Amino acid sequence: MKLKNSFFYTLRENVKDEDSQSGNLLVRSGMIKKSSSGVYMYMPMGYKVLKKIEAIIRDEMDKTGAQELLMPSLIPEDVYVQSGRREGFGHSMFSLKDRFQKPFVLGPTHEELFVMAAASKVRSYKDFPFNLYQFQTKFRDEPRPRFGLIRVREFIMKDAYSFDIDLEGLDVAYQKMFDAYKHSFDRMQIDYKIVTADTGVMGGLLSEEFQAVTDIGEDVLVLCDSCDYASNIEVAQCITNENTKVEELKTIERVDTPNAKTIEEVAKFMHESADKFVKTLLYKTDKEVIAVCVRGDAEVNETKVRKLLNANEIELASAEAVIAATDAKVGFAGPIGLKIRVVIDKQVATMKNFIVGANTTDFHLKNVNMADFKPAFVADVRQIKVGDVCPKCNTGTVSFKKGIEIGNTFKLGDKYAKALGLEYLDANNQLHPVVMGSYGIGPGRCLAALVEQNHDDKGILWPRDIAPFQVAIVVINSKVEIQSDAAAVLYSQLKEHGYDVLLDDRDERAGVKFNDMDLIGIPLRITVGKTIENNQVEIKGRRDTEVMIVDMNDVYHTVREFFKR
RNA sequence: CGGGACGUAGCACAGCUUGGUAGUGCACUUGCUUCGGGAGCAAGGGGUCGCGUGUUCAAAUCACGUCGUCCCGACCA
Repeated sequence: MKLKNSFFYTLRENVKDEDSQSGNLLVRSGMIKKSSSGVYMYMPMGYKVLKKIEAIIRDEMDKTGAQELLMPSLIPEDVYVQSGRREGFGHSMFSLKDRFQKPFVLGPTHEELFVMAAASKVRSYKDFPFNLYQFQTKFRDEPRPRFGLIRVREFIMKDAYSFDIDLEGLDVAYQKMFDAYKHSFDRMQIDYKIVTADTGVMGGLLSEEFQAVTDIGEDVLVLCDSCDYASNIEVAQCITNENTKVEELKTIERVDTPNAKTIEEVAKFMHESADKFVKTLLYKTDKEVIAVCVRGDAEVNETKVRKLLNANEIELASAEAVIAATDAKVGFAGPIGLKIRVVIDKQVATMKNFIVGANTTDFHLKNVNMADFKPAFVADVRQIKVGDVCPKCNTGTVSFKKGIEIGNTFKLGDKYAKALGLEYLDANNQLHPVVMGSYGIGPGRCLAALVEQNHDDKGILWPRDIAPFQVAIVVINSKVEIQSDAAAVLYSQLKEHGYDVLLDDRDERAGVKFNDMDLIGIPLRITVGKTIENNQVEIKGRRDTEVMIVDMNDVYHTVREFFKR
């Protein structure tokens, strides 16, 4: 592409309404523009990058034998009511009505429609397996869009759905997708981790997330320093190795602890360390108010509690609800004598002679033991911490990294087939529900994550296969014929060899062109200037500081070598 | 949804306290000079001051409302 007369612009300053480096660099480089909160335009250069990412994913998908199709975004609301997900999505689904007042939604994900599509074909076990995918716009009304393209309300997703007759078939299909995802992200040169995750609103048997590692990531990844354990913190299990051999004291002691509400305050007041305490937190789910007890120095993992209770929603109970359940002010809840059900963390079950709230304002109880109350559940409900022992190898310790979810794979099982009646006949003429998997990648998030991971103070550093152009030819003075002629020769030559080449033939000063090419992150720059009088040009990698002086006749060779390394 | 901040030219901002002519830098147009890391000088073009209502002789400026954007939290594939 020749830059003169093409739609291209850059901004010299950051914009104020972008809160991430990737968002700002993408806006400044003229690749995207915000149209409203969490909704972006892709400008030609940005769209070119997006298409390169899509091309890699499409190539890997096609290699697995999956078939591409295209679904609508506008979907009758009833489809989600039937699958039972209308409620689950709640306000995050954009909904609207047609002129006859019939309710529609803008699809946030497409399991339901793919089930309907599959139903057109599926009759017999002989119809399997197959895998369908699309690149299509999704709509999710996020409460708080942020970080440029990371958390948006309208975005393109590559979503794929596998259909099999049984779990063994699903395992095969899943592995194929899993490998295709790894190949895709490897080709994009994203720094990523694969972690096990919560299945959330998707439901099903297994969820694994592909997480791009960056500081602005919204997910916490738990990684082991000695084995390959990797998990989203939401579902990271905690091992309880405590082995207390202390004698249980039989008498509970009531202690006056005026105004000491937090563990920190009570611990200080009683001169005991936090791990001698059990803290009791009250949660409100869509079903009940429930108490959750963890050791004083631990935190509750709400995802674990929600899954344990099979609830859809969970939040900390209001002060009124706490007072109603405990007959005490907030800060004095304990497991003894509560009217509501109690969940005890496994770690607490190993403790002896601990201290709990007395369910009486300003009082705590000492020397409490498990025998003193009846929990509804004893389960792993605490949050893993940095330095905890690895739940997989039980020898290493875990550390945290932040990640952006760029892909997610789900073993759905027969949940959707059952809800929507997708069945097939087996060889014995028996009906069975179809077994499904679903697999998503956010190309826009990949793009943003790549910028987060690859930039410097001058701009973006695109990986070779993602860059909008691989080579930029900068003509120092396009009015000098010998320069523009030489640039034109190189331009055609490199294009003939299959390179994506940008010719900066604008009537701008050299500094402007250099800065723009650095900003938009073209991996290799060829400068045609004064040295052309000696039949030489300059070649410089975006990440390099050294400039190579190369004879015109050796340019192609040098470019080829550069992209080999 | 709770708390907070901000809406003035394409971008970044000043002006608002104390009401009276709408400004600066970048970007844009023209001319001259300059020309290898975001040029200089000169002359220009571009703004319903987010929107509405009110107060006032007079509102970018004061009051109320509303919409939008951003931040913290809640929420979230």
